[in-house]
Amino acid sequence: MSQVADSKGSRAETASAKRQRLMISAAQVVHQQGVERTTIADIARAADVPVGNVYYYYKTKDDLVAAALTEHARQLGLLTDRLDQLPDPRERLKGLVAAWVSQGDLAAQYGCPTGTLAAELDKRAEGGLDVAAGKVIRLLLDWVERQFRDLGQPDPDGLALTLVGAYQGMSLLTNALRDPTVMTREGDRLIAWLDSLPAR
Amino acid sequence: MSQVADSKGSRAETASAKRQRLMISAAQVVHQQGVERTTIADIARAADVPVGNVYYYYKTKDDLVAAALTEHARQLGLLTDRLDQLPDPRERLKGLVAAWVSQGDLAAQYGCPTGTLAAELDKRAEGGLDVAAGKVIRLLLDWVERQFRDLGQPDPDGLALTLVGAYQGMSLLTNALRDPTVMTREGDRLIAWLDSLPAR
Amino acid sequence: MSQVADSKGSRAETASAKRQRLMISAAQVVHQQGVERTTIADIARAADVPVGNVYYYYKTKDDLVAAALTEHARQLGLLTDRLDQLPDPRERLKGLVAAWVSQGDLAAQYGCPTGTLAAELDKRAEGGLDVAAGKVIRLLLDWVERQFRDLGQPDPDGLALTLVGAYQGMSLLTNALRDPTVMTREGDRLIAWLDSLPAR
Amino acid sequence: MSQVADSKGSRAETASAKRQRLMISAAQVVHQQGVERTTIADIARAADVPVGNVYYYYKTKDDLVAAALTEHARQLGLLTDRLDQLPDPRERLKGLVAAWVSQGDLAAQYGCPTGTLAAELDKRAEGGLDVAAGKVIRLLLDWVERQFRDLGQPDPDGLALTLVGAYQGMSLLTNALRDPTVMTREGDRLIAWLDSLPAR
DNA sequence: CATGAATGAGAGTTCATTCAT
DNA sequence: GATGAATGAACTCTCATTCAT
Repeated sequence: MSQVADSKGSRAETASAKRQRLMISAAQVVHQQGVERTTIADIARAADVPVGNVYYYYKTKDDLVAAALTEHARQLGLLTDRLDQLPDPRERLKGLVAAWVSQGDLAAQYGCPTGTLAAELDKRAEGGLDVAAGKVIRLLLDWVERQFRDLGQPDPDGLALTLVGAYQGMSLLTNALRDPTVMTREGDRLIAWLDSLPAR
Repeated sequence: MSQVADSKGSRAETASAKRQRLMISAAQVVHQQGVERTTIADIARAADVPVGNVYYYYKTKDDLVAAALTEHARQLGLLTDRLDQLPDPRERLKGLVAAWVSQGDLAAQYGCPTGTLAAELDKRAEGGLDVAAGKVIRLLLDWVERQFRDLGQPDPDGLALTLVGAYQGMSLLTNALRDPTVMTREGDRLIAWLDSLPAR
Repeated sequence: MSQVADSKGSRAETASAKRQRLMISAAQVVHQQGVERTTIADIARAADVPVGNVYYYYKTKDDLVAAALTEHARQLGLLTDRLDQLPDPRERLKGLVAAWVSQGDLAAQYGCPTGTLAAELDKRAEGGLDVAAGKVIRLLLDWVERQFRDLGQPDPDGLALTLVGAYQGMSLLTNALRDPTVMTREGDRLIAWLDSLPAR
Repeated sequence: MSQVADSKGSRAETASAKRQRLMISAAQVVHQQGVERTTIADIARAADVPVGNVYYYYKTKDDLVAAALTEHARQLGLLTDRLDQLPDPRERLKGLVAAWVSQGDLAAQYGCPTGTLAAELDKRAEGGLDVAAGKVIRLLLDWVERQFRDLGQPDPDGLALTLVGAYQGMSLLTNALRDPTVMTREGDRLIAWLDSLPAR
């Protein structure tokens, strides 16, 4: 089986490889430049794919943006999978906050990838991309809510909103103020808050 | 006296009136559509000004965006001036939250005007508009910090970040999830939090 | 009569003063920037006349360019009048060359005012300004030809072409090469040439 | 062989062919209309290329002007290469003058392509196109200087300035006066002058 | 499948000219 | 006459999308 794959892959690369490279590049470039300021050519260049070839994998620019959202969801899944290894839900949530803060460099410069994308996509009615962005955020909310529920907290739904909202807010402020310490200060506060919650 | 004013105003309007109309329209349209998806023609139409004439008042599109920021700062100033009438700083802060929630309709649809603008402008280095957006947010932060200080709270700076961050976060989530109740639920939580703070 | 003029001029300036200022400014600014890159606003600013007021004196931009040509003709007249004081036609011609070279600073930076203007206006068929530019150059040619005739030279017409052509050529080269010494070197050569011509 | 070429060329043409067509058209149209009065659409039409496609080959209008300069330099090179076949440097110079005069039709209507271009570009500081124009003129000067040196003349540099300056001057006068005979008359004079120079 | 090239619909901006007081 | 403001046509440039090989 691998022989067949190799025989194909030795010269031409698999189609899915290009698709994936485009998806990852779309996620990165759109995160840094925003949807409107990103051209197809930007993404093509970042993915090292000829411009004319992009359309083979993604019919429209919106398809590429949707792919960027999918990629963000995938990366979120990787993170939560890793955190799910931890036995204690409180530790999982603290791990999430720690991850946010540690990613600080990029997030401090360009904000939360999903959040800024959602904010930009919300400003357009057509295409339904706004809804897609909401779904990714919902994934995060659901996971967080599950942890609060496991912790035995009342109103896990509301707590999830609070925690994720705090993350979005501190990301935005870090950016707007161009002050990375906002991220760490608010991160510490969230950790302390999580610690202060009674068990069960 | 007003007759004289009217007789003048019936045909021609003061130059600053048009400037102001453009500024307000810029603030509104940019809030709803975002900077990149807003054309000069959009703003001109909203202000009922011929496209070519816009440039008499604002040399570039960026100038118009800066004007939109100024307008948001002005509206923030109106709000805080009104709240400053209240004797108790805690009531002022609760009034702020109430204002946020009550504005819900618009904010729920398009997010916090300054916050979403800041997020979009952060993605471009040139022009310094990103810094300008930060300054408007700083105005809000400073006012909030002052209230916490008047309340005798320790770390008023940090508390301001938390409150404003929560506002930005809940605005974004309200939008992304297309769920206006997020705004009210989080608003209630913030009110309760403010009430729970010890005096002095 | 002068009283009336004064009574008018004491507060408001005479209309012709503004006209003249516009004419002079047009000549200067057009010399430096070229016709196409000069806006009415540029000339108005240089003449310290409100933009809207320019059209009182000059109905179109072309009228202003025509005025610039007239101004150049006037300045040429001043020069030749001065040179006409000299008794010897050879000295008059040498004085002309000396004047060209001494004006070097400006001409080296922007070329011969009339020549560059003629070159630019030649590229458009409409308006007849090209012909007007030719007439100014013809004024110079005629004066030079008269000197050669007074000198008793055969073919004074051809000699005039040669001398004026040399001036235009050296102005252009000085500019194109950004080398002011071209002007002085060629000027010296022309002086020597004039000296070498036999009298009568 | 040509059949194969034709079968390829019948539909698609080589990319460089379009580039070249644009370059040649730019040179022609700019020569006739001047830089400022030439629009990208003018050049596109002359080259039979859709407007939007021009930018695939030349990023800006200035790039197109630069290409026009290059084209003029190329045509100058073709001319001097041809003249270089002649054994006698004096004949080469006379051939150059003859070429100038014979081109008279076009040059009489629009002036020396490089000279008028240089004059127009000199009026703008930005972009460095002015310097580029100077370089093309320098090419001509250098070639002429070489001929004078081969002729054993003292000060070949100065003689080159004189000859090329005379060419620029007579081109300009021919235009300004709308009198093609200026070209021929001055051309004859230059030929006579070259003949009068002592050998060695 | 791959790819350079093509296309055309706007977008921002400038500016000569005109208007209204 | 004087003046700030108004107007609209034109221009340069961008870019998502499609085409032809």
